[in-house]
Amino acid sequence: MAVTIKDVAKRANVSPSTVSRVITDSNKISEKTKRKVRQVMEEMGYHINFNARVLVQKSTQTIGIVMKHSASHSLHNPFFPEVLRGISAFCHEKDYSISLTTGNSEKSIFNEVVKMVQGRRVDGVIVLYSKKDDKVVPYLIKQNIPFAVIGKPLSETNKIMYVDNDNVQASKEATEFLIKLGHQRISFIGDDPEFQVIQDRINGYQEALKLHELEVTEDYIKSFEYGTANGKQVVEELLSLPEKPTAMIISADVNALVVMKELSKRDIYVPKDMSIISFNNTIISQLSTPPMTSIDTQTYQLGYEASKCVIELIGDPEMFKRSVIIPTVIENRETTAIYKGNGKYN
Amino acid sequence: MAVTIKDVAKRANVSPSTVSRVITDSNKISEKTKRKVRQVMEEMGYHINFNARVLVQKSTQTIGIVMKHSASHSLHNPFFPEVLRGISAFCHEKDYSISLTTGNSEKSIFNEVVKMVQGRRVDGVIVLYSKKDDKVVPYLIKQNIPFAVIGKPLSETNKIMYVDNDNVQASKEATEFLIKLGHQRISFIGDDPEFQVIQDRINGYQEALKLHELEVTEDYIKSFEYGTANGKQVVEELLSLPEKPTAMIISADVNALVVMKELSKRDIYVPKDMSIISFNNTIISQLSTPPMTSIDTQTYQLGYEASKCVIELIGDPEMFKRSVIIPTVIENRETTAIYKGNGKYN
DNA sequence: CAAATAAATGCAAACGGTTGTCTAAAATGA
DNA sequence: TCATTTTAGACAACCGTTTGCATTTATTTG
Repeated sequence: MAVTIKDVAKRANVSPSTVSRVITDSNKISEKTKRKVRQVMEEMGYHINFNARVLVQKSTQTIGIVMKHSASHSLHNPFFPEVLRGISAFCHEKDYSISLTTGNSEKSIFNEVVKMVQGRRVDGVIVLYSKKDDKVVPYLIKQNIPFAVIGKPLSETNKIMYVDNDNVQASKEATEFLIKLGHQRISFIGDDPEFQVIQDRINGYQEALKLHELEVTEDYIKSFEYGTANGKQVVEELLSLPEKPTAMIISADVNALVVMKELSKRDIYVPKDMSIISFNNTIISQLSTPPMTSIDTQTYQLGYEASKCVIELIGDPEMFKRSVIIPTVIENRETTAIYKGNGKYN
Repeated sequence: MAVTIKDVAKRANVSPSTVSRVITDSNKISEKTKRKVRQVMEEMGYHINFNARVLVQKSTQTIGIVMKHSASHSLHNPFFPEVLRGISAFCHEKDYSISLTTGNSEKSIFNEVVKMVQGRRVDGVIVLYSKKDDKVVPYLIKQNIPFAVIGKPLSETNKIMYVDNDNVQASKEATEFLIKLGHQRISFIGDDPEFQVIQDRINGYQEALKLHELEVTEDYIKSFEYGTANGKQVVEELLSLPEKPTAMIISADVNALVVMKELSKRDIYVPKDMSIISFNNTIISQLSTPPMTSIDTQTYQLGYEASKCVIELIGDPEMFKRSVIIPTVIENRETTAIYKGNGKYN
């Protein structure tokens, strides 16, 4: 059996409470006693039992991370590692641990969140998405547990801490970027449209079109989820339109890669025939050929700030529920070009 | 305060122990009582306090994941999400939680492992790498905690459960694949050579060369870590060799992408001028242009099997320490071609 | 129908810490 | 020197479960 505080106490001829206070370096204990106890701890190889401490202190120093349903989707998307890196960095600074949900359906994830929260396994939660009809966030509100969401919540935004980009603005800027290059037929390709981030980007896209008095065509707005075969279909649909788009805004750079692949199969060259702006600026956009013009959403920072939010909130549950907007910046690479105006690429 | 077992007991007019037994659905409790107690639990919104249970049962149903030093490296590599997905899948099946290390130096990771293990926060551990002079594995052995490593341990392999590809073999096959295409000057580019996986692959590579009576040239063996600027340098070094390589085996497909980019800058075409085989077959190799011939290491399976190992080991600490080898398969795509023999590509 | 057996529940001691309160000893001051 | 304050540490209750054992209640059996 592992050595406990009592064993140490006995050997050091002090009471367990004294040992406990030595551990927390309480100033009620003399230096002399501390030294003695510490030495005994060392000798016996004592290490605190975390669970026992948690039980009384009611603080686990752990935050739970809730992924989108389908761990597989979430994990495939290079967004995930990057946001995790940010979360992880701040957690490490503050000596917090990270606990991950593992479920692969919306329901099983929800159950895991309940287990995390009610089972008091975590002090706070970060939700990595914002989605219509999501049950996790309402649940967290009801449980009154500190949490932050990455993405813009759909309601009660004043009660919720969130970290997000200004996706409307970012998408608007991307669209205008293309418009300024002379493009008039711009398509928007999202991934799962249930997520708020996609809605925002569609809004920004449409705003820009309207602002520049371009027609908003529903046919130009498409979606496909990573990993599905839909990428091909989407491209086909767009190319069979009478007025084919000459530029695309694609909501994730993995998806952009898929699209570029489909285009190249059809001898449509990027950026000569088609301009593309992707979102996220992950490693993929840097290394693709041609390297993509991409909106850097600063995913790492998103994660970092989110964990900062929750951890601060854990420290002071009554704190003002601020939200933070992480600026985006267009990384101009080689998938965008001036529209030459012949409009015929095949 | 949250509702406890005692509150439920009081309200249901039973003893706490009865409630506890209802929770575990013990057959010592009558159906009638169970129904009554369950209803009260429902009414009061009872949920078990996990930490209290852990304290007495000494089982956390959590496994800890140890990443390479530098979370950033680990997370950037698409290997990580994929292996995590596999781990996560099995953990979910068995109702285990996942706890992640967050440290970014070898030392801080080690400390976190100690905290996890001695603090009894995890029942078992998965180490995502095997590395020379690593202190984590020896520590885990000493602590006698169930663990598995992904990769081949450097010593005491009989005492350690591990899950790995046969990297020697895989690399040998890759090399022979290229040899059969007529290549004679084949370069091997690894990432961090401290990791056993790279050593194994180098060995396999050299074995194949020897088998086919090709010269083993140290100059052809290079390494660079993802994210560093070294990719460029490595390519330059190889190209400035008097006998330039005509094919490359690259130990991670992100790295292959970097190399391909550098080659294309120098107007060296893949596969016409240079054949490339990468390792891992992540999404990157599928979507790159041209799509890469890649060794599928079945990363997901690696993770899945590893968690299976630990979880079984947790169930029976005395079990036979088997190891599992996940087969690899060459995914033949478009970065490899027959060597034309003129040997001049620039 | 009483005795024996089986089934259902309660009691109380853990698990390994923390923490408020109390006491003895040391330090201070008059 | 003695009363008073301060300091260091001990005591014991508690955190929310689980679990071996004792006890009560129900059931079976001779």
